[in-house]
Formats: sequence, structure tokens, C-alpha cells
Amino acid sequence: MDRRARDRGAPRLRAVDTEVARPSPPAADALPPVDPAPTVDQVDTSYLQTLVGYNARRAALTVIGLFVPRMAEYGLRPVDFSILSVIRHNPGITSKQLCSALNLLPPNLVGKIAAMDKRGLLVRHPHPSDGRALGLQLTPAGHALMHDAEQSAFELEREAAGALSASERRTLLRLLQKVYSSN
Amino acid sequence: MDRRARDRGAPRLRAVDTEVARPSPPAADALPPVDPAPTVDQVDTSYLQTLVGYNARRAALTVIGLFVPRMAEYGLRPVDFSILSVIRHNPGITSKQLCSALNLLPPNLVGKIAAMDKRGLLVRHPHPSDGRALGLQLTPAGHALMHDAEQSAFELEREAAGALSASERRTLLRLLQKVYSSN
DNA sequence: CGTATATCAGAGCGACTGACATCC
DNA sequence: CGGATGTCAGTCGCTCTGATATAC
Repeated sequence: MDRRARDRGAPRLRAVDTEVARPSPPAADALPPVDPAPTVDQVDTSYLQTLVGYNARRAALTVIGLFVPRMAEYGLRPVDFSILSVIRHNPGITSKQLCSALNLLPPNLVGKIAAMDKRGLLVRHPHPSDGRALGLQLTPAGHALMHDAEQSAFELEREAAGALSASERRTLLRLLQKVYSSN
Repeated sequence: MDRRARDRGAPRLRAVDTEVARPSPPAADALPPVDPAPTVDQVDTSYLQTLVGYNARRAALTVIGLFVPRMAEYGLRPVDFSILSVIRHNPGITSKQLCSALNLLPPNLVGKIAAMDKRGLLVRHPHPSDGRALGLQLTPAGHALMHDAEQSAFELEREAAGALSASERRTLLRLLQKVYSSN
């Protein structure tokens, strides 16, 4: 059971009055001089920028922000795109395999698959050896749509990662994969 | 107005029957041999792994998945952590500045700020020169909490980016910042 | 019989929109 | 007065949980 949310329940809210009073100002973590109403000119986010999670999230939101309107031309949301792409390159894949590959939960996949079936982009056929499972395949229309969508996504990469050289981009992909493959 | 969602409305849903029929099998984009019920052993996600957005999102979700239970010990969600951290390093910052720095929308900030005010972690005081704005500062309790939380987050980095060497980690941070700073 | 796959129904959370009060 | 800041109310979509039907 891969349940991230399990630890969410009953957080020990640290009560304010259990905090130890700060004695004399320490050196390494000193409070700034007490100013009742300071102002800020340039916001300093240097601490957050040392965290992988913060930067990865910001970068992901930026790229996906460009991706969403581009894929809307094909009637696809980012998750739909990744689902169809995986099916395209893995014809006959089951829902379960798809969920594992994309880190999705089964109930979330059902509606999307049904919607794309109704659009005529894919078909569900019985699995040859497992009566419970359904094999997924793109229709010719789904293939044609994804042919264009994947090409469009590839062009978007130049825009999204335009500040990166080709080798920097390869490095970035490699390091990101290291992070999420080892956890 | 930074409205990503503007382009979401009225997506030209590409109808299936407007697709051009695929003529004879092309070379570079040939359909796989027609198998009515193929099966998949190992799922191939190599295409998605060439996209920055996909990898950044996967990595962000992985790291944040570790981050959430850790920060729950302090009663903080990831966004709360980033808010308090920015306030800590920028005492007197206004809500507007905070929204810009963290790419948040004002209505989403109000409730979080109010909740943390009620918890005694921060105070809102009138801005010295702008009567509309409110300056934000951590209380001593908020400072103490974030002192521990930031240290805990730093330790988490070793776990999350454990597969990366120190120089790889620095490179990753630099490249991610390039991506979201240039868009 | 227990387990696994696919599905459905509902709660919960966060993001966004639009409107409003207040102050520049 | 127009513009900006902070706030509130409501909508939407996504994620997760729990329960069910069917097949191994």
C-alpha cells in the first residue's frame, strides 16, 4: 500500500506555549534587530532555492503551464497526454500497468479511459490470458492525434527548456530521473 | 494579468472524423503490426522521459511525498513551509510580494495567513507607508518552529537527493532555476 | 476461500473566478 | 476617479477512500 496520506492524520501540532523562550541572542541563528515595521524591497528566496523539492515543483508548474494550452488544442490535459502516449508505445497495456507506470490511482484512470473511449481514441479489449484485465490500444484516430500531439510536445520542449543547452537539457533529464527512480 | 487558465476555455476538440485517413504505412512513424490482443511485459516510458515537464513533475511529486509527512510533525503543509520560510527571511514582506515570490493567488493566501496568525506563528501589522498593505513577521514561536523545520527540511534533502552527488545536486538546482526563471 | 483487477460513489482539498471594502 | 491591496463567497476539478462485481 503506497499511501503517502497515511501520515497526514493527527499531526502533533506543536503548541506555541511549549516553545522554549529564546535566551540571549545566539550567534549562528540570531534574530534580526527588532524593527516593529520593517519593509522589503527585493524578496529573498535564496533558502528555498537550496531545496530540490521547491525547485522541481516550480519548474514543473512552469513547463506544465506552457503545456496545458498547447495540449488543449487536442482536447487533452497533461495526464491524458501521458496516458495516451504510454498506450501508444505499449499497445495492449492493462489499466493496472498504466497506473503503476504513471503513479496514478485506479479510480482516477477509469473516467479518463472511458471518456477517451467515447471519443474514439482508444479501445478496451479483453486480455487474452487474464479475464479480469482489459488491454488498451489506440484507434487509428488516436494514433493520428498522438502523432501530432507528441510532435507538438517536442516543439514545446525547445520553448520550455530554451534557456538550456542540449547537453544541459540531457543532464537535467538524467538527474531528475535519478531522483524519482531511487524513491 | 498572469492567467494560464485563459486558454483553457473552448478547446477546439479535434473530432475524430476530421482526421485524415492514414494512407499506406509511412516509414518513420509506422504502425506496429496489427495484433488484435497484444500483451505488455515491461512498460516502456522512454518517450515521456524525454520531456522536461514529465520528469520535473515526477521528481517534484516524489520529493514532496517525502516532505509532507516530515512537515506534518510541525503542523505544516509544503506551501505553509514555503510561506513561513519566505517571511522569516524577509520580515515585513507584504501579501502581494509573497504571492509574487511563490506564484500564489491572493485568495489562497488569506486563509493560510489567518490560520498561522491564529496559531501564533506570525503577526500582521500595518505597513508604515502603504495603508492598504500589511507587513508580515514571524513571532518568536514562529521563528523557533521554522528554525527546526528548516533544519528538518535540510536533512530531508540528503534522503530525497541521496542518489545524487553534491555536485550533481548543485547542477540540478541550477538547471531547474534556469527553467522556471526564464518563463 | 483469499487475492487482484476494474469500477462506482462520496468526501476532502486546493485552485481559480468574481465581487467587494479600503486605501493609494 | 481609476488602480492596487486584501478579503470573502462560490465553483470547479482533482485526489483519495471505501465499497462492490467479477475473475484468478
